[in-house]
Amino acid sequence: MTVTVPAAGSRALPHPVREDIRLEGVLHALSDPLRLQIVRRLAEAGRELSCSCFDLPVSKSTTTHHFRVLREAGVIWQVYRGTAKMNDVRRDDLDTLFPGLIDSVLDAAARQAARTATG
Amino acid sequence: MTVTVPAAGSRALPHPVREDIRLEGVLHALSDPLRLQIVRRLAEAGRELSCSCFDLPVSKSTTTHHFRVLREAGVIWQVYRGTAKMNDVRRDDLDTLFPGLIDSVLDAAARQAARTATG
DNA sequence: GCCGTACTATGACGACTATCGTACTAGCTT
DNA sequence: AAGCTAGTACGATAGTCGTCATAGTACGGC
Repeated sequence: MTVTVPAAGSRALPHPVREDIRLEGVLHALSDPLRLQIVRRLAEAGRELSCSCFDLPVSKSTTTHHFRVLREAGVIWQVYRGTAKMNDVRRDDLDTLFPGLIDSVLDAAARQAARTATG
Repeated sequence: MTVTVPAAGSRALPHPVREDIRLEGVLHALSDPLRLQIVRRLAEAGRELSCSCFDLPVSKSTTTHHFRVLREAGVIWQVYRGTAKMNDVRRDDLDTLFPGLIDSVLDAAARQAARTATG
């Protein structure tokens, strides 16, 4: 798979280029409750968030794992800023490839959360 | 999990009731290439199709397995008609729970297929 | 009743997944 | 330089998943 080339000396991370993002991979990445929750919070924030500001009920290494799955599926973009690793939803790429998909999933997740809370 | 009760003497199959359909389960069910293909053909047909009219590149038991995953996730409805087992997308339930989701996924799948074919 | 068609159930197998703990690295702060 | 913070790499483990083959069940037609 083609990936972006890390600049020499930096700590850039490998991401799939837009054309290599697969629908099946995106759906699989979003089918895990924890990862769906991560993407929801990221989308809600509308800006970069560090891994550490998510208080997930799993260990640090498991957290790292889930963020990597999301990055490798093309759902999020990750970049180092000092010791922190910032995360952002790949809105432009995803909306170009699959118009409306992310919005539908986020809306569905919000509805389900509301349903669970009130029901 | 609550399921529909098979009528006595029939061969009705257990389906989750609408309220028990989980977004994560739906996304997971759709994240397999074969299952996504099944749902696409079913949606395209717009009517019930038997399992046997899908010519999937896997064995019969694997085919059965994939249809069951789709049914248990709440994506399709299955009913026996004689020896045939008919399948249909659970449009009403899915569109009520997650408006626009299935359409977005189907549209995304169609775009990806077109991209792959021409690219 | 017997046969064919359509699908299931069971058990197996290899691959992948989610999880963890421990040990480690990179960068900031003092 | 020393220490703290954020995150990684590695190995282990238990569980799930996709696949198959074999043997079996349910229904319709002859």
